[in-house]
Amino acid sequence: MKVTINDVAKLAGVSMKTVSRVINKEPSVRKKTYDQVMLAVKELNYQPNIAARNLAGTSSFAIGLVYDNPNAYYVIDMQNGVLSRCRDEGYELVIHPCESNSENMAEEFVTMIKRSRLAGLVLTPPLSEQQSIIDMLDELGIHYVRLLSGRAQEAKNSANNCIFVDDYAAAYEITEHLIQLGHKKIAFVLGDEEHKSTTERLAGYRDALKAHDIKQDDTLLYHGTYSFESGVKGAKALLADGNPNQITAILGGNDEVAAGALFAARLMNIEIPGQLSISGFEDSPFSRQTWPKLTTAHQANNIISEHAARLLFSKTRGHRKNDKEVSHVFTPSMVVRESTGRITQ
Amino acid sequence: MKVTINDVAKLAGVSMKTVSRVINKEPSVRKKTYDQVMLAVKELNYQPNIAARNLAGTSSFAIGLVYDNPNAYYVIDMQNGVLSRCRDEGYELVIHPCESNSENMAEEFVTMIKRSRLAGLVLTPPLSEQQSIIDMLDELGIHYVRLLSGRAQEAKNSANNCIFVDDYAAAYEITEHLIQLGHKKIAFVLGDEEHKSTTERLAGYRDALKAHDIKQDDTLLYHGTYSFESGVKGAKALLADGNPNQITAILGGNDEVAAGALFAARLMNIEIPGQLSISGFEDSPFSRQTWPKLTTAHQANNIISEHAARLLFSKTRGHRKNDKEVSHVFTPSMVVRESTGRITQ
DNA sequence: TGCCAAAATGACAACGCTGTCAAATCGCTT
DNA sequence: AAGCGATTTGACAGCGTTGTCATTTTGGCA
Repeated sequence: MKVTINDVAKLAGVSMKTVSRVINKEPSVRKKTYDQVMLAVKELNYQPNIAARNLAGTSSFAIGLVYDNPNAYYVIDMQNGVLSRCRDEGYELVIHPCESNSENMAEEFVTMIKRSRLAGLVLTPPLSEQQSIIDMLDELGIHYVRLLSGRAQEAKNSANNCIFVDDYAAAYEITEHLIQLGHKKIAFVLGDEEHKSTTERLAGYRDALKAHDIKQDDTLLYHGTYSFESGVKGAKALLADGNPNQITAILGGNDEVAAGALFAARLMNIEIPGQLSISGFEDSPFSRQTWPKLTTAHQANNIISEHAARLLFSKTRGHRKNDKEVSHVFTPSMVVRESTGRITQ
Repeated sequence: MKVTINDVAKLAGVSMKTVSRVINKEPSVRKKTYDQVMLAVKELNYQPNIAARNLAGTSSFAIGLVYDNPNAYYVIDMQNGVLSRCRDEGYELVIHPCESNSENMAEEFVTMIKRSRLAGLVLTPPLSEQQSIIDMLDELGIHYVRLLSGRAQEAKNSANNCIFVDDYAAAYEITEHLIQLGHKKIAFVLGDEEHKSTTERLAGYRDALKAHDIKQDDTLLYHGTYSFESGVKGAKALLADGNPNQITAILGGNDEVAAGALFAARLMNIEIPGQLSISGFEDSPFSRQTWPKLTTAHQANNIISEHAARLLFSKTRGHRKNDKEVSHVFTPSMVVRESTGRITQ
């Protein structure tokens, strides 16, 4: 009934250990032996027993995905990307939502890692940016890959365990798009201050303005959080009292913020995009579910996270053959929809 | 360094096996022995090794959560609910997104179950409604709990492995709410036909109309899917050509559909709720992110899924002491926001 | 051909727990 | 106090892999 490594060994006419070597893609197995074993594996439809591997091996066949993100779409994309890689590799995925500001986060964190003896971790922002976590993991000698906001240049010099999303470039592109539509008073409802994506997007915005000789005006900046509510508040504040700054466009820190800004604009009877252009970031599903649909920057989170997992595996199992090199920088590309346009009124 | 069951046994002055009994909450351990062991467990901060338990035991210490649902908020809630229970019980959670209409779904499904020797499964709609899956699981002798749409009455007679969400009651309540606001021409943009929640919500709607002597009119029904786009299409169809049916209210099959209907109404310059009331179901976060915010029926998915997990555990480990009885029916409660009201124009 | 280091393979003992079944203990009853 | 069934505990053998280390085989070179 249940096929074990012994059955395969017998059929292939080799030892148990050699089968183990083959399924773990260890080097130093002769091609002929390898084929023999693989044949037997196929014939018996052998599936290694995870529990046994976990028990016997140095680390378990599971990786963790750690997140502290209220954006469900983002999280699901991350999960699916990592999961698809895990399935291919025969690993399990342990999801670990947590609250980065909670008292016992670090503790829970370590408990989880040790309990499951995870082979590695994929860290998503903002946890990937927390130095204390990185230090802890380094100290514990745990493999991890970080998803970070950062530019291509930075990526080249960085450690080999980071995947970058070039939010700077995305913000630059969107800002330029707005400028080309004739906007000069472009406001920005920023996300959480401590998130690096916020800093990066702000920098991209600033550089785009500078490149087009538009004066920076910090009163056009609203420091908020990555939430719908913050978008509402920010837009209200920026557009208050008859829009003293004559703002004609608002960048939302992400799609949720942009949706919030849209909401606020509606409340104030402002036409979008006739009187005001609004754009988001990330191209999450609900950027297509606002009215009008949001111009945004597409960020393929499932692909990004799959690459993160790929990178993690390549580090985890150093002896493995033929791992393709993975790209470490992803640049979101702008998606122009109906929420941005020229001023018509 | 690493604390094993042997260390605990030695410290407590009992055998390894007795410690095993204690941590597995098996009956027939004397109170005194139990306390002794627990003391040692605490003192050493002993954490059973999952891999070893998985290997040695009959089934693994992991349960699966299976879903095929495009609604990220729903899925995340489900995950978090189940996960919190898993943490308490020392189980791992294996998430299994899948496509119920895909060719090899069943196959993948079984592979996953066997590979991980899962202790049980939590099935969410629509997979929980697929008889072929249920049959397969029964045949394989796998424990599972189903999350279903159904009424209190039904729950009483059902097998003990179902958790019901009373969509009928929710739809009844919302419909009655609309009726009390003076609406008589209430349309319904239904979700996927094959989902039981669709049938149930429709039944609740119908009975509410009947109870208030309002004539049923099937031209007020739009058969769609649970998606934003379907909401848009449905509302457009229902309200086309100057709204021949004089519809004054639309029930969206869920919040997404309702948001879509809202979107369509905006495109047609229809005032909400002045000219048209719209309501959703589920109270997902973006029912608060539309303009105006949606009246809907709150459904505490994280709590529901936690109960599902609790029920599953109580079935899995039959010998466990003092399991509280769990309620098997959840009735969503209406949340009145700004998208419903009396006709003013 | 013979020799040797390097490469490939194998034997066997863990890994840390649970299941089985036998042994010890308990709490009654007589 | 002895006897008995029921309850509680323990000894020990797996569970299916991987790690370690010993052994065999290979291929290059003298």
